[in-house]
Amino acid sequence: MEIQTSPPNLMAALEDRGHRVTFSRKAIVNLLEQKHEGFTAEALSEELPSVSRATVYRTIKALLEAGAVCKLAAMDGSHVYSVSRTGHHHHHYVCVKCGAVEEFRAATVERMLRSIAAEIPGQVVDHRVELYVACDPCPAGEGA
Amino acid sequence: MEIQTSPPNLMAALEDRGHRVTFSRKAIVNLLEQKHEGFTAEALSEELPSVSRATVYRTIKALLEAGAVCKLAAMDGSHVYSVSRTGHHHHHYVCVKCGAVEEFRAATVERMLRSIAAEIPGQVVDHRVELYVACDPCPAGEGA
DNA sequence: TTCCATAATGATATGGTGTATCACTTCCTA
DNA sequence: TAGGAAGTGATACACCATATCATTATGGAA
Repeated sequence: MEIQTSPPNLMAALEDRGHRVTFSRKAIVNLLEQKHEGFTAEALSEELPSVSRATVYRTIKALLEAGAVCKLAAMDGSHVYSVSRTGHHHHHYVCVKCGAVEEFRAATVERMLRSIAAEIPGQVVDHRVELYVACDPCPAGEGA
Repeated sequence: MEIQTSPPNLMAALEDRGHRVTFSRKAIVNLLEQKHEGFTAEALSEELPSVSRATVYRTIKALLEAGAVCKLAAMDGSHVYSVSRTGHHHHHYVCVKCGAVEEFRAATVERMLRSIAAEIPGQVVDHRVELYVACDPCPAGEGA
């Protein structure tokens, strides 16, 4: 398993897709590049009162389409976004206490998928693997 | 990998948790026991015009808490429910064409989880593994 | 079998998350 | 630096799910 944490360049990802550089996008992107936890659109919007809610949602969507952020499912099924730190295929583990999101690539995951794909009828077209952890050390404290 | 398809008894699952047997619940449960595809709460509600939407949602929630149905994520992140056919821990694969949901238990999945758990800091408390497939033969037709 | 406390229901209001609309503003290119 | 396209903000809207609350049905007890 390898963990990469290269600094993301979200604005570049947007520009590559033909999006313009604007004040609102810079504000969003600057905030996100410092974020190591998962975030919700609403929370992000609250952190940026100078940017309208609609623009926050639009920008997250654009970042998703650019592959610069990932949309993952929290343990309760709600959506959490996370800045992608590798350009490669990966999975996530989310701390259920502090919300930290880490990416990982694990050969065993891909091996498992191949092994299952061979056993079920039809073709596997996509998959979702998410782990929920209590990270250690956890900024939210050590209480269970 | 093993696939089990024992006939579920949803009403019993509700009664076991202290819920009463009512006309509405019987209608919902009868419909669900015949369903092999995933379903959304809205769709179920439309299929049962005699039962109020609120009751459909409440009953699905009760079935979830009883472990008789599972809530899974569709490929686009939206929620799909599925009647659980085994009482045991399992994962799902969903046909992206026809919506059929199958459960599977795969030793390789659990092996993978153990292997990853050993490599990441902290404790794995839960996980989610979902496969999206084009099932074969697929009632929705063979076109990709 | 009837009674009755309580669970369940239906109708509707409300909340949360995300998108559509549209007049106005900003960006970038020529 | 001018003009057209892209972006923005405010707000309305859509969708999914839960909360509320007066009314009704259920199932155990008398």
